[in-house]
Amino acid sequence: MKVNIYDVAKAANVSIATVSKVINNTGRISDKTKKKVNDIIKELDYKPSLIASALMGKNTRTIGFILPDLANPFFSELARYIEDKANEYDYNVVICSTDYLKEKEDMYISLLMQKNVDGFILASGFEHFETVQKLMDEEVPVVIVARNYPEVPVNLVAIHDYEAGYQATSFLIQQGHQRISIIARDIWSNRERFRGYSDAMKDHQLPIPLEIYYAKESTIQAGHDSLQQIMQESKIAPTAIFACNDMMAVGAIKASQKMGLVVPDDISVIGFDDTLIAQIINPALTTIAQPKKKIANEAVNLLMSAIDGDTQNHTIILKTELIERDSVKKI
Amino acid sequence: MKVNIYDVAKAANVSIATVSKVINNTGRISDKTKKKVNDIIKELDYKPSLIASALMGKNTRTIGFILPDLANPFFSELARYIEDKANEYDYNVVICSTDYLKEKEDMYISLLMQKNVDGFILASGFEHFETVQKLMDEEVPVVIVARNYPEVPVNLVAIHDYEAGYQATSFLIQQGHQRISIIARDIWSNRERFRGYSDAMKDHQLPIPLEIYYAKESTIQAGHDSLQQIMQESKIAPTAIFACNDMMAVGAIKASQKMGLVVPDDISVIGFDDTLIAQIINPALTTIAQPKKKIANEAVNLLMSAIDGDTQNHTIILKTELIERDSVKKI
DNA sequence: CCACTCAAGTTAAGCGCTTAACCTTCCTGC
DNA sequence: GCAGGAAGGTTAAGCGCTTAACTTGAGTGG
Repeated sequence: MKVNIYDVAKAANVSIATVSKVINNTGRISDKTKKKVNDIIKELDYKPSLIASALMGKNTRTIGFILPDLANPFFSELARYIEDKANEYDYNVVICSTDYLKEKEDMYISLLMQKNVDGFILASGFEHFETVQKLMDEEVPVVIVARNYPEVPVNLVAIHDYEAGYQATSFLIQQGHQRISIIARDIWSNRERFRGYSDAMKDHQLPIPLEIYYAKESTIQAGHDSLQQIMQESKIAPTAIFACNDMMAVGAIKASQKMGLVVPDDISVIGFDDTLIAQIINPALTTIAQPKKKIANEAVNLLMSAIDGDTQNHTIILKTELIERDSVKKI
Repeated sequence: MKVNIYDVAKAANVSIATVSKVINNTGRISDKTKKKVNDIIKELDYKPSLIASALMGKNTRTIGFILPDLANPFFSELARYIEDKANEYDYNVVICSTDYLKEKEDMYISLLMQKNVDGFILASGFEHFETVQKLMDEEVPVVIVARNYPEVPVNLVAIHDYEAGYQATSFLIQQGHQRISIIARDIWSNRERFRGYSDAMKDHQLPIPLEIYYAKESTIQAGHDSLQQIMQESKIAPTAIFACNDMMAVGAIKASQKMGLVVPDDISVIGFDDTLIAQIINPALTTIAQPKKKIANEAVNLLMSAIDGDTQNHTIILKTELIERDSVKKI
């Protein structure tokens, strides 16, 4: 059977309270006793049950990371950074993919609450803020990542999606493009990027070619299909595409190539996120980089101080960076 | 404060035992009482503490998935499938990246044991079987994935790496290649693939160009560097490369292109895993596909039956499939 | 020499559940 | 009319910890 605190206490000839105190380094215990107990612990290879101590109200040292899709490189890269940072605090992270489905968001959160996770990092859509609000009402530490709720006070680390959208579009305009289409999905961040795109176009007196066309997903396939649709519906084909993530950008490039267009000579494409795949696709993808590692670090730090009792809400907005590669041409 | 089983019992005018029984659907409770209790539960929005019930020896409904690197597409895709399948059983998965470091493997396993996870899926290297053995000695449900321990009885779902290596190499040979180099990393699966490669070469009386050169990592960069090294050290350049994963294959392609070689005309490349990136790289990567979804499903199923008390060890070897795309040329 | 302080433990309650054992009713059959 | 059993609960112990409150004994000052 597994060794518990009683076994240790018995072997060391002390009470379980003493053992508990030496483990947690609390209370007053003589060095001699401490050593004795620690020796026994090592000898018996005793590992305190975190379940039992969680039941006493201590931390479970586990956080939940709710994201849209772990198979999406942006999120898996982010998850890896979060995992590493959390690990510095001796935390584990349980990862839950929601596919942006409210029901999954709710289900996972509810389940993890039952498991007494110490806090959440939320990177899913949460179009219905009520779910998040409920968490906060119950004073569960939460930090939101990869989206913003300008109206509500929450812990949040994000980029400025509007500005990044503006930045991407302005860059395209600077490169001489005038007919620029956007490929986006109907989620908050993409809507903001779209706003940035729209304003940049307006500010330069350029027409927005099409009604907003939102992709169903943020996949390569969705980007591919979107480009085809754009090309079909445009009287005059765009010379540049702003895709709201790298996956869709890749899809757009693939679709272009299939149509016999060469990127960037016939059509330029800019992506978003700067995931692994931006360097794999040919031509290498010009894209707006999100500082994933920094986002992860800040998010975990924020969460940890919330867990430690900081009840203030902090908002951290990080800078994006335009990474120029080969998918955009000056015309 | 959070509502507990006593609150429910009081509100329903029954004992906590009764409440527990209706929740777990055990014991004998009249339909009337059941309904009454269930109504109260809904009304109070009561969610039983899984921590408390775990302390009573019930399942935590959490499994640990230990893998080398979540940011690696092969593993993030696999993780997503595992997560989904586990979710069908109402399980969460905590994901731990080890970078193939024994110390991290041990640390994570030990930590998760303290948290009473119900079982493990192990996809890290575990060159030192003792860690796994210790788990099994303590009768913790374990299933190993993505590698094989032919000598020991364990739950295991894997592919036949040796045969897959043989298959990849034979394919290259069929396509007319004779000077074939391999890019591999010093981990079990790659060593097996290497064995397959070697035997295929021998069986066709072809020389193995170089001493085994093991890449330091399984990254694009490592593949890139390996190709350069191969080219430098070869008196006669190979016409084909077998890279033991898609990432390294991409690196090899990138390096080739940088050297002015065109793939597949000047040099053919075959990868392994069939991750997302195989379809992104240009030319599209011919590769050996691992049935990731099937691996995930089988692994979770196996683990669940082990958790349910099945003490028999099962070995499931799944078939790989050669996916022909455009990175290998018949010469 | 006594009152007091303080160091170093111990005792015991309790966290929120599960479950074996027990207790009432009430029904059934002979 | 009553043993026997089943139906529908309740009681209470215990899972492995933490911690407030208490005990004990040694040291200290006046």
